Amino acid sequence: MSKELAKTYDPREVEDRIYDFWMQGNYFHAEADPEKKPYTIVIPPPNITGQLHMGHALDETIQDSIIRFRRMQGYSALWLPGTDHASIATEAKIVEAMRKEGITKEDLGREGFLKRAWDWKRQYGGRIVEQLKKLGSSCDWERERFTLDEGCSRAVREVFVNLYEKGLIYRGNRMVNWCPHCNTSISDAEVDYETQNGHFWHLLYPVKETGEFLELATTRPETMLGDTAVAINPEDPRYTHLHGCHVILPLLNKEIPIVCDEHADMEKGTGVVKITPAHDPNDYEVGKRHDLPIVRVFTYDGHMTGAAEKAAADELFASGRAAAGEPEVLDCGKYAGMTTVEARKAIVADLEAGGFLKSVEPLQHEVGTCYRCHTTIEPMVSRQWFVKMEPLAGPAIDCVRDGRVRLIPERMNKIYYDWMENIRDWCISRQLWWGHRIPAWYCDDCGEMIVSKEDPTVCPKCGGKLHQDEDTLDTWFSSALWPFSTLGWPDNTEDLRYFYPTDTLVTGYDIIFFWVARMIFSGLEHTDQVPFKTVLFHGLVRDAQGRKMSKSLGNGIDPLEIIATYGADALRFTLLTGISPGNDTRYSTEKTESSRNFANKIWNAARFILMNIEGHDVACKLPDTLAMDDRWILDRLNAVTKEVTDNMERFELGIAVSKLYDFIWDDLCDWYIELAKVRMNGSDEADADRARHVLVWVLERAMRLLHPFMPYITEEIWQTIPHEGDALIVAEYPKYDEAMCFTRDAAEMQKVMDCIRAIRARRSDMNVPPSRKAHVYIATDDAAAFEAGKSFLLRLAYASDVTIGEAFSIDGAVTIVSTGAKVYIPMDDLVDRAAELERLQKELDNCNKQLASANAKLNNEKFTSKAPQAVVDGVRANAEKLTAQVRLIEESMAALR
RNA sequence: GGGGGUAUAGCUCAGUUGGUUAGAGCACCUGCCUUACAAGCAGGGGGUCAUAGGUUCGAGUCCUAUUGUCCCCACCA
Repeated sequence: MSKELAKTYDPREVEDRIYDFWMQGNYFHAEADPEKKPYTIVIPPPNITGQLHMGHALDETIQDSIIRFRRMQGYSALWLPGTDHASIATEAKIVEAMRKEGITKEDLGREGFLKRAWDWKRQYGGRIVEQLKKLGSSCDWERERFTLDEGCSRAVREVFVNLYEKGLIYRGNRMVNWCPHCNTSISDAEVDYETQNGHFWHLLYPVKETGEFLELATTRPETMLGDTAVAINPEDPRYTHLHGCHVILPLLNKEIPIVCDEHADMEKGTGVVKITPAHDPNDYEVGKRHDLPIVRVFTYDGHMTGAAEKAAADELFASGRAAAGEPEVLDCGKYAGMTTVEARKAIVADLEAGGFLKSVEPLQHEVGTCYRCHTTIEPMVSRQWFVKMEPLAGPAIDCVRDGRVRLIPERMNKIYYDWMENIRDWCISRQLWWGHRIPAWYCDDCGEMIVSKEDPTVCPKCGGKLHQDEDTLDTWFSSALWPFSTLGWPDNTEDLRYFYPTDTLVTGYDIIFFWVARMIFSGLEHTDQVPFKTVLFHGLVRDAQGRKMSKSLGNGIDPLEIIATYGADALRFTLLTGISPGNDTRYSTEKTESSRNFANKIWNAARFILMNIEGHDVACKLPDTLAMDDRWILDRLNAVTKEVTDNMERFELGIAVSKLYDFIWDDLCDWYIELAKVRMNGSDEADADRARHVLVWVLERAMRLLHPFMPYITEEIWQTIPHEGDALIVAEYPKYDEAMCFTRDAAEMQKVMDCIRAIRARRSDMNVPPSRKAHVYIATDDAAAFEAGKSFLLRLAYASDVTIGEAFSIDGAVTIVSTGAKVYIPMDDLVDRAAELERLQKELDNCNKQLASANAKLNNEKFTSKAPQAVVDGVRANAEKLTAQVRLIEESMAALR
């Protein structure tokens, strides 16, 4: 802070400088320190293709607030940063860029493509990291990791081979979700279901033996070329005569069996269903049960198969190298080469022409789409690598059940259990190049497969030439290892021993399955420990209308622009205000303006205090003697310290920040500073000096309390005011202190404050300007408190003079009743007696109502016997206070009459 | 089809294990350029806490049902 302070806080002038200061001081760095307890958070690694959005901003703000809080509490607090290689997203981005240049992946070859990808990563991969810094993130940048770096890759290789050797990874032909656009298989978790408008085509298949037509319905007529059966329910009385019969598949004139299978639901439609084992997950299962041929009619890039595909498949079968479950391929003849969309039209037209189409009806249904590109998923039988999930799921369920991993909010447990208990094997191979290549090799001569941590050179069985599996692993396979691969695993490093298991994982509920669940079973399986003790889920950041922020809607707000306009502290405070675990939050610029105003308020409070200590020797230390108002603010500070700390321990950040807001704005600025002004302008220099010390002391602690949430402005102010230590970021977080409880003084001060408020309210009602001072008479049995607060009444209640006594009898005065006092202000000429009586009557009614409710409770034996003593005492005290007020009001009314 | 969130002031939301008169920000009204801050100060209006039952001495808070709304999961042809 410069000597001449601007009236408004300018974050642009402060933030980069402070961030550099922290970096220079190496304050973000954490070491394994036996003197301290560890506290570890690993960042959910953003994609290298990513741009900082509000979701990141919220996620990082929460993490940074927690890690700063723990760092100040004296933990060796590590926030480990890094990025994710994001196989599909990155590869798609690079392929798209290449397409614009007119080149394909195949033109470059694997090596050339990967070189390009790494170049891209070097150029743009750090962008998101620089953006994180703008938020004030106190990550240990020395430890920045990347899911495709050497260490992570070694961990991936280790895990893959271990799982394979335990029989938990296998390769085989299975039904998988295929994205024809990304040209790869994806896992079940990567399929998004979207409601789409489609059609129900009712087809007629002739029965060979009886000549009748069987009606069945399909949403995907183009798959009919791959039908290898129709199914009926064995119990279905309508079709008992068809058991063992066949239908003639239209267009192909091919005979296929009618099979009995419980998959055919008698309640649905005609109870007849066509079976396409190669292109439908249910039909695939039916096919397995009845040993039906699997006939593939689609290519992997979304076209109908033709002669070439059929020849390749036939050759594979002829060579005897076809793996178990390898599908046959059909030459679709006139449809070959068409896209599936074109083929649908052509096939429906031909079916209609042949009299095989009974009717078409519109239909809304859920269609699986790729979560990356939203292309409709094609279920395909394909040879892929899988993780066998069932043995891994059990321990992963147990550790949440027994509390070793705690999910916040708790309702996430149920979602987690449901998923884990119904989990299916995880398809981990991807037909992509950007990623961890599967460590499996095949012998060109004998067909032997080798899975190995080290790259083999020749076939160990026959010495033949080897080629490596072409596929790479699901991105989430490497991120599942993130909490330990980043700390040096598989080596038993000092960091791993010290910082692992990590403490808290902070992430959105949208990736509970993709990431959180997989980290849990991976951690347990490979490290024998849970990867983290607590998972704090936050919600989505929506726009002001509650819609998801998205590119297509164009309603996204760029956090970097907000930071540039309002400052990072204002953005952080906005994002934290009002959040609660697992619940979505709405972002609006108005909220940020309010946060910016708060920053400015703090700035000006600091400016005021600095101006007032200039020329005085003020250290950050409490004076020996404390006035009533000092004790009040210290009591409040102490209480808020306890509450905020408790809230942080319970991950209630939204509550913590609002308490600090209230304390700083209302208690410190609106009250204590105003009270201190009176003292500093007074003639008692010793008292003025005490007020200065308390101001500095309270501000210094307030800055410490607020620092985790608004790091920049608090550090900037803290550096300028008297303090001990080098940097706020490593100053001790304030602790609750018994010695700072001043309950009695605080209550006395509250009486004075209530009195001031009451006088101000009455004056305001009567439109008396502050310039018009008035003599104030206070009748009270607590003269000491009001005597101590006399100077405050003079200034803050616009009193020309204050007279304190036990009782007064003043004719024609305005009477005001407040806590423990009755106030008279002789302003006879200003008072409308009738209006005043009316007002008093209203107040009397209100008091009586409350008194009645309180008395009802106290007269209720059940209440007094069952309710906690503190509550009963509270009600009793309140009743006494109300009784006194009722009496005072009645006296006032009598006097006016 | 199954599961869950949520419903509180005009708007956006808090409300911690049930406990005295339900709060904040923004918006609105009135008065203030009080030498930290008009991005401010003081005062004020505005809520049958979605609806109906229930548990309890006591319910915004717990239970049940209903309605609205949002989301997740699921192979329905």
